[in-house]
Amino acid sequence: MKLTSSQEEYLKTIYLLEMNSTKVRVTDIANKLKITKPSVNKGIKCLREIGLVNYETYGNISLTDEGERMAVGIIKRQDILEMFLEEVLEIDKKQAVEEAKAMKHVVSENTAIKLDKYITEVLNLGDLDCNYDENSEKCRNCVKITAKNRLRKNSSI
Amino acid sequence: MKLTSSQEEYLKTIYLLEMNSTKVRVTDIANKLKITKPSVNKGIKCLREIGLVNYETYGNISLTDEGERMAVGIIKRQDILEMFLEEVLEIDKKQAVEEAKAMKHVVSENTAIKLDKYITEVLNLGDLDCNYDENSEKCRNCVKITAKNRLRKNSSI
DNA sequence: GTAAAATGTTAGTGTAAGCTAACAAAAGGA
DNA sequence: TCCTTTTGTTAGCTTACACTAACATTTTAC
Repeated sequence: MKLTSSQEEYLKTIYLLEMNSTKVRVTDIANKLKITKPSVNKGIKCLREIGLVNYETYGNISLTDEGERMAVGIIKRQDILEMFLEEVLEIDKKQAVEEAKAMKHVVSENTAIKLDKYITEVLNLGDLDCNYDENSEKCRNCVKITAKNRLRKNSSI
Repeated sequence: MKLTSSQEEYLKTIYLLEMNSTKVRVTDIANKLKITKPSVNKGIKCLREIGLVNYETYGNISLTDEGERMAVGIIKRQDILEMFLEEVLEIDKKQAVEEAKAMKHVVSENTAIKLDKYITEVLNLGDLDCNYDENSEKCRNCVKITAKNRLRKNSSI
């Protein structure tokens, strides 16, 4: 089942709100997403129709098991992307969050998993033991550090 | 000026068609994008209004200087993303193309530039000279190769 | 327990971008 | 030339998703 960006945002938001409080209401979602209550109302009705959200008129909103499963996937995708943008490409926090938020809607589960593994590889290298020489241009030890240095050098672009 | 995904696709398509033939017509764009001619008609009218496309009723379609500048940026972003997905994450060609196509609409110029530099770093490491040991798990020489190996090992996931 | 405040819903509007049906113009061949 | 085919346009429909205005329900405070 392929969801729209907006539907994914709803699921994500409901999941995060559910973690912090017992009840999730239309107003909470509207505030979080900075959209109006009627928009949320329509949105969750639609999600209910496809079996991702439990809710009845004037009642509480919650995710179904399937909805929760999808929400977790969406949030994980966003986290991975944010991590990559921030930690590997060294994009500033604010922009990284913004872009990761948009990117998660177009990146597949498969790609997210591969990216996750890749990040783990690159970021964990700092702990490994080898004859690393930070000053040599010809040394390919620890690509993370050399790549980062070059990015910094060219950061004016 | 912030364009929609669809507008970016039009610009990209017109640019690529312009390279291959003297005239770009509504039908060519419709075929390429697999949408109908009336949709294209409406789309290019809109792009004309914002000064990115030259065209008059029953005439040829071409990009303005500004439109071309943007098209080049869009295509470059897609290429960079495709390269990253294919060469660094080793996602298969078909899926890489598909995802890069969607991702380019949400990735900023800045991020694309940083990604480009990063790819260059990682992919060029093979040429450098160092005491690389492919078999040692503890060696952090050439992250590209060790990362790739691990991705392969876990490719069933 | 009831009135005010907060919250939720319905109805209808707008925009982007696709679609079909129907018509108009241009191009090409006999 | 003129008739057919190709190409382009217009009008109007649909869907997704936001919006406002107006109304309904629930909660809260006294």
